[in-house]
Amino acid sequence: MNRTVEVPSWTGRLRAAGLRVTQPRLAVLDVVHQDPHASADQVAARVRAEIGSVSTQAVYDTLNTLTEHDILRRFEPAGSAMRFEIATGDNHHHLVCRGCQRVLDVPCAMGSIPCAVPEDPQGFVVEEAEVTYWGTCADCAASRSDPTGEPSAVEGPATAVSSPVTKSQVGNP
Amino acid sequence: MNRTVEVPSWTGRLRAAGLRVTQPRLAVLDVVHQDPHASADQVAARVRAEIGSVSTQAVYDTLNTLTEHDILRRFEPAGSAMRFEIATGDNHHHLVCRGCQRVLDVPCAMGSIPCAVPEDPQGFVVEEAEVTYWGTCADCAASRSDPTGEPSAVEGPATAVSSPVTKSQVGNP
DNA sequence: ACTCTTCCTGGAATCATTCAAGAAAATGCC
DNA sequence: GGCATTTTCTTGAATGATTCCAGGAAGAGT
Repeated sequence: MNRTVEVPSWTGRLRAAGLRVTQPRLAVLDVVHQDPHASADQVAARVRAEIGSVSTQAVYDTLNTLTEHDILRRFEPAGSAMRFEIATGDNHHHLVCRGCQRVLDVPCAMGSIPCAVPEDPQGFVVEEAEVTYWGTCADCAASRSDPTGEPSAVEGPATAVSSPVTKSQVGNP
Repeated sequence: MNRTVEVPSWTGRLRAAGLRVTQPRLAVLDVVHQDPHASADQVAARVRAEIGSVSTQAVYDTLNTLTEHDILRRFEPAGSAMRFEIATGDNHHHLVCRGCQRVLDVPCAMGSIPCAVPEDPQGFVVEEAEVTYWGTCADCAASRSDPTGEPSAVEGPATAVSSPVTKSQVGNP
């Protein structure tokens, strides 16, 4: 994937959703597009770097509005803050690293939405199946088994539950 | 309430995990056993009703300790607080109602853990697959389509994303 | 250009969760 | 059964993500 990523028509998508085209919104879309799975804080920081200054509320409001209009997709791995990505319509899922909180996209094997339906939903109407894979990313696995490498925020054997992730530990700088 | 619910050997499980047997811990286990998917707040309230008084921290500490020792299982649907259930070892998943936040258990169709593995994990070691089904429970569906029935905490058409669930709305009174 | 809707700013509130230090209780040994 | 040790509970406060409120500013269409 080279960086010929010509910016999709954010303006068009906003207009199509009946939303006004504002600089903060364009900047938010741009940031989320370049840096998927970003938290609200990270988005705010990068938007500020891009267009000077925005209030935190503007960012939250924008993120919520765009999410409501299906331009963004929001998800929230347990123990971390909300994260956002461009809503592409594909039904992909997320791999979350217990070591560094990194998130990777994985395409849904089934394709249909919801991609997996329980057998006896007891009258429940299932609209969406959200799958989160928990594990260890390649980097963290390497730095754990290789004592020469610095263990990056990883200290224990990382059992299925022994990860006391604090609400505030939201990934990278 | 008759107390025919003969207590499973909490004492045994605690001892087996090398934990001390204390009244708050027994009470927490009892409450979570009787009322699965309870939030920390709810657990605290019910524990207080049972043994008089416990500090909120004791509850949180207990819940965390028991979770770390695989006696409890913790999960956290996006937009709501942590919820707890007894760790039974079966790999079941959760149906979450967008209307009333109710949680239902559904057995895992696959059986194995992790029950679904992505095709190309890119070096990622998957330890666990967590599936959350989002939808509408029977009650909420009924009260929505039937205008005579009281809409129970439901007001909108509840699209896939248009549910601005506040962090504080954690289910039932 | 003008008006009106919509959005952004700034400050403050809220709620869940955690941290810190001392008091109380449970366990194991004698 | 009593006592020392270790673990756990209490009290009080901090943190951090997210949202609410009210007023002012900037877009869009006419």
